[in-house]
Amino acid sequence: MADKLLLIDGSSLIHRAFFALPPLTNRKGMHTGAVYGFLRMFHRLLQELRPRWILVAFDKSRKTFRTELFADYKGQRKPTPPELKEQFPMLIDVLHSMDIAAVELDDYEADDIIGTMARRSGAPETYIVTGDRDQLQLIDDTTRVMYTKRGISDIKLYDEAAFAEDYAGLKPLQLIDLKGLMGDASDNIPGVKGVGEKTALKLICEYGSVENVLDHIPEVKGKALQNKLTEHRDEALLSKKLATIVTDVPLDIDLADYEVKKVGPAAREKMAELEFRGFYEQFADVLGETAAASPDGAAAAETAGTEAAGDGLMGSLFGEAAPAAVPETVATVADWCRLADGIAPDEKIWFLTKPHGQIPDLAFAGAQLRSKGVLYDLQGDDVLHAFAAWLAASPNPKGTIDCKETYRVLLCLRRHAEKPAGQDDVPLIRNLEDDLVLAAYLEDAGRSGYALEDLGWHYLGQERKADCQTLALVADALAPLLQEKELTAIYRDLELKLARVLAEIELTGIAVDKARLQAMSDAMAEDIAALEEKAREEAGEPDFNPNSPKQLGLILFEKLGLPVIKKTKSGYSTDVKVLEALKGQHPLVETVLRYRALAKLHSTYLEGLKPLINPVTGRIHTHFQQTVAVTGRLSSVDPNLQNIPTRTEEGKKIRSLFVPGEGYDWLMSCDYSQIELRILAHVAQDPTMLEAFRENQDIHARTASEVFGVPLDLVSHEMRSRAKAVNFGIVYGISDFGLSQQLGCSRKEAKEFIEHYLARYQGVKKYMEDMVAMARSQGYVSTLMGRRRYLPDINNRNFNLRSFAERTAINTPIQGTAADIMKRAMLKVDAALKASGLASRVLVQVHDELVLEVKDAEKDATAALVQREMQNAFPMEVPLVAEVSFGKDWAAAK
DNA sequence: GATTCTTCC
DNA sequence: CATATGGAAGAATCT
Repeated sequence: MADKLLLIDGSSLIHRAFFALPPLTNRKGMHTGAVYGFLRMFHRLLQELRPRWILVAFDKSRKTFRTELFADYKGQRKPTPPELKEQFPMLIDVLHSMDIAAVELDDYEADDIIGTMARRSGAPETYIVTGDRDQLQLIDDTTRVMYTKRGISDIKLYDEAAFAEDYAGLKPLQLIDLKGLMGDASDNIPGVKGVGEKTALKLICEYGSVENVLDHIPEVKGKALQNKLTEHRDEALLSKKLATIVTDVPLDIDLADYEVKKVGPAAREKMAELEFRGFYEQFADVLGETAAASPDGAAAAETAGTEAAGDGLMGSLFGEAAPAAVPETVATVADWCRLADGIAPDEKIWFLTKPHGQIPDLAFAGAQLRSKGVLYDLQGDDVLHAFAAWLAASPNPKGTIDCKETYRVLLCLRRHAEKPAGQDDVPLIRNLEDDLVLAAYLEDAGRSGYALEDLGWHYLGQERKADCQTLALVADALAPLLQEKELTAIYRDLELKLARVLAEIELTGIAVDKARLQAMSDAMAEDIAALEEKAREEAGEPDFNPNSPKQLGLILFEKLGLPVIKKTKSGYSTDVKVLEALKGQHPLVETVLRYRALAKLHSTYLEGLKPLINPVTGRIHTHFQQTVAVTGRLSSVDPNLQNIPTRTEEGKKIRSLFVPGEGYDWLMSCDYSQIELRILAHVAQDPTMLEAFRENQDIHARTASEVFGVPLDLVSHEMRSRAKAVNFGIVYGISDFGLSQQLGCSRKEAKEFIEHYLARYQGVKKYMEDMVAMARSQGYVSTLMGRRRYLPDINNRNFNLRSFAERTAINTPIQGTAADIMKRAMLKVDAALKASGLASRVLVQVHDELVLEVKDAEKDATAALVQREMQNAFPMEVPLVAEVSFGKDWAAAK
């Protein structure tokens, strides 16, 4: 492997670290969080890249040659907070203590130092780490940029190809031309006013550079655009200059001066001063250690092995000794074996797995183990494997924070390993007893976050201790609460078990036809561009952006004088309902409707999906969130596979991009028929509704027959669809007003409708009243399986809040029970599939539907199995019905 | 980061 | 007197 030069934008990284981490202080009250975050990141980079040379660049002051050129450059930036400012010298000290070059230069920014090194050092391979997109311009065939997308751990590695993909095929250096036109709000670079990202990209793609664009203004499409370019010519050229990184600053570029060295006593002392426990050892492990720095005891322990309790690694971790005294690093397999041996078999072990991006890519995956006040990283695949083996084998009770993440890493390891037969039966984590996130979610699903920080604060308040102790203390606080609320069963037998099933589903992913997706996207992009142009003409506004509700509102209601139908907080509403009502009054209305429909599909479901196709698997691996929806439902993100279009023709085309993967022939969908209304019949014990379901009648038709007082066979289409709206409305706790909107009838009519309904379904009426009463008296409602939802607003004096709580009281037991049933069904389907030896596997859950991929020979067996398990997931007084269908793609399997 | 609009069950 | 159907995620714009 070629020797690497690592260039770090110190200013950028420490900023990111500062805002990404909670404000830590050491005992002297110095803020150290940003330095800590920087070093954590730095350590990881050292491990990942093993660079031979390193330089960390900093901005020296606000004043640079750029502010000379343009006084307002970065003018809008807020001053650096003092808590961060004081950490700069601290960081530079630490870097010096490790003999790492930390460089700042008068008149130049960190960018320019990095640029100069990148271009002139002569290193065979250069890596730049920064949170500043400008530096992407430095990419070339030997230089890559690791861009910190969010916080400090979410990194995207850019080489020329990755850059081209994100920037419509441009060369990295053309970034400065792009900035020249579009400017940069974060640096206060003006660009050409009125030219945004899209226009700039178009122009640079076509003309190559700012200068060339300016030379060809008359050829550019659009009079308005031409004017803008002519008018802001100078700003464009200035902006380009501001955005250009200088590559010849006065700097020592001799690589020999940036060579990475072993760490020694100076670094040890500095880390101790800042109270970064165990950090020095971690750096020593990756950089090596000068002989003098290693205290005798530690050196001896390392070579001799540490058997005796009370000293060495084991003793330090689990004996009485303070964590600060831990002398060794744990980043070796041998240490982990010793660690595992040394734990008392009944001692509970808490650990967590860092979330990571691309599922099958373990490059950045790491497990951490927290115990007795110390947090240890486990890095390197063999360590991870040793850890995984230990998790599967050790009898110790275990606890996690977000076990789904851990399960996914473990599953990934197991899938990549040469696996002995029958390994699937071995649990991934033996005796997993607790997961803090799931426990806290069940205790109160209304919470916004489940980070350890939040949980500690909530359950321990002032008493909270160091992070690691917080884990066990929070668990101790939660256990009696779950007991008392009788949530233990749903916790251990439903959610905790489901997490593993979900991890498997996520790791499996679903295949997409990438070529067709691309083709569809390109075709739709053309249609959209045409509609956009048409909309501009119809509006008579060359700058009109149909994506902007604000602009659209002005044009429709002020310029064209169309009647205002609805208002939003800040102006005119332009949603579909409004536009539908305005149809025919102006051609623009229909153009915008059509534009919106296509733009939504294109941006969300075509372009949005593209980057989420995993390049290794060719599949989409969504993440099912188990602790987000208050009712107990799952949700799906990155991408959301639970709202893939289905209604319109174009929507179906998008759904058809999801196909069976290699080795499979069919997608199979199995969905519950009317599960919410069946649950309503059951919980309300409504005789009429129970009868309808027991006799497997068409429930909406039956409702129509009841409400309109006509025999079942005389129910018209119209009557049925109205009844359907009421059925749904009842489940949601509808009002007469809401129903009248839905049906397009008068409020009085809707009111009568509801009265008729409740007269025929008296059980339902009583159920609704009971749920509200129950919420009032006990403060919460629950599902059939005991999941709770608290409704603090049920007695609120604010009508809105109170009404909302009342509707929730009616809806949650129904929606939540449906969610519980589906979760049980997923466990049963998973177990039955594994027992059956079928290759079929679940790919997606969409609330009342499971999607599987199935081999041709296994169609019937799979259909029967899944249907059976779903229908038998939970016994009720009405049958649960699940319907199966197959297709060559997801649209066809419906 | 909030707001508006659209997608799903 | 005003209010006005449950649960989600995501893209784009604007502040």
